[in-house]
Amino acid sequence: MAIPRILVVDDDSEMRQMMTQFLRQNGTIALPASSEREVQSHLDGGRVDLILLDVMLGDENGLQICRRLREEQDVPVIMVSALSADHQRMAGYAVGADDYITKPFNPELLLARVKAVLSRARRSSSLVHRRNTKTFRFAGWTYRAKSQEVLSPDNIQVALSQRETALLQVLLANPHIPLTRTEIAVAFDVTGSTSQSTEAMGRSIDVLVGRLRSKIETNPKAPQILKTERGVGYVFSVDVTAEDE
Amino acid sequence: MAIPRILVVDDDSEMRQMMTQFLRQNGTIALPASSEREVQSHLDGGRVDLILLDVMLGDENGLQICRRLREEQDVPVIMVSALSADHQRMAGYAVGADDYITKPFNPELLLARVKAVLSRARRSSSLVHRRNTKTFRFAGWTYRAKSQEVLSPDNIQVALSQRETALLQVLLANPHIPLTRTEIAVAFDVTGSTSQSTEAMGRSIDVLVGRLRSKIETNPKAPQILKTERGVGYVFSVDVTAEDE
DNA sequence: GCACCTATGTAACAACGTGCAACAAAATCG
DNA sequence: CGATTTTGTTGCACGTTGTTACATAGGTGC
Repeated sequence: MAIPRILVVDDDSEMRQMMTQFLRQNGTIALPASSEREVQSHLDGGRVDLILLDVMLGDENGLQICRRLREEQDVPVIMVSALSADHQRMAGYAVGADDYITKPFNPELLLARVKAVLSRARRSSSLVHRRNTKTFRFAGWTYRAKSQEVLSPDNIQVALSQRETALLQVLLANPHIPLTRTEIAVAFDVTGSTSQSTEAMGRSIDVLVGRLRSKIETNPKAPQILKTERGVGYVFSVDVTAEDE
Repeated sequence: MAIPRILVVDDDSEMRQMMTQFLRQNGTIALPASSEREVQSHLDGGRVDLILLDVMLGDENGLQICRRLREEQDVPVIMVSALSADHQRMAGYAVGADDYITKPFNPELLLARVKAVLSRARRSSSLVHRRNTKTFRFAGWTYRAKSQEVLSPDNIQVALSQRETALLQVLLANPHIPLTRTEIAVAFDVTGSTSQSTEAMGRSIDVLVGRLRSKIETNPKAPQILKTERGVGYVFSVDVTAEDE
């Protein structure tokens, strides 16, 4: 592979500079950025192999950015944050981050984890790094991330609400992996800092699942796509492919 | 099958049991192991989606095992260790681990990181991944693993519950071999592991067997397929053939 | 044969998880 | 502002799973 290109996203200029400098001294191309807009322009402009993403970016939220990135493409993301509580870490993983590193960190260790993520991405390089993967297909259905529209196998357009779209995105990012209600809720509540108790969230996820099923399942009574894992949660149990627009 | 299979490698039986139990309670198949030999036999024997590998394994070294694994295969590895110094973590990443978790850890966080690694692996190789949707035939009956349905000799569809399906799968995997109630229970992971006396688990298996019989036996009073081995357990006493879909 | 004991079959029940309709609250839009 | 859509909550129905009590089958010793 060519020299890895790493996007360093942090609004603290000192931290940003330290990371870019260190990464450059260790054989990578480090590209600084401090806002989602800059991230997008880099993604549009050229190849990016990895994103180091700060969680607290001024008024922007790194977790939300990560979730949006996941919806569009498959570029590896390592969250970097001073928030070290377990539920905050879990929120990072829930939105699809590949790793979560807390500040302050040992630069050498950061480098090791960067290489680990790059290594895995490289080992399965066939489909990774595809740019502009904004259309998902599953079981004959099509989901266009940009317009947040769903097309049935008959090409009939189905409108999803915001919550239903968010649920579908989480599921599409984790096909064949059973997700607990808590994990789904955490992925939604990206602002974080919520409790992680199962009881506190009530049955809203169940109802939401039912609503999504009524729109995408041929027979909601016997779901083929979004299946229930009794005592655990729910699974998106069909294959998902991501394609270019 | 869609459920992720995770190999839990630790020589501390208590820790191993805790991890396997927790993973099983969260929708994965957890396979315990305590030595490199056992790891190899699992890798030879069936699909493994992820390995949780303790660093200190008696006289064996988890790092070396991980390195050897990397030379041969591409299975994701998460190192688990009480060694938390930076250079020890870096050693883990250096031998190709995908993540490095230090003991003691929050099980929920472990689960989040397990799923993060699984998610990336799945996304990267979605096409390589093939479902083994096998079809079993026995005594005129057909069992389709994917839909968890059985078709009677008359091609009448019969729906099985989760537990009944699990029982049938265990039986289909062990035709003509008498299984004790404990063995069946362990296969379900009713309790997590061994220490269950026959009395402690009650009669749930008996009742379950009865329920399955009522669905697949022509005359449940005189079972021809799922026979009782008095004082021992139960036997699936007809031949089984398995085909790929 | 009989009495006796133990293992198993199973109906009835309880505990629990989930689907869903109906309602309430909140957000959105004109 | 009211109208409409979306989202969360609640109660109930229903299926699944484990427990219990009792009936029955199989075995043993007499």
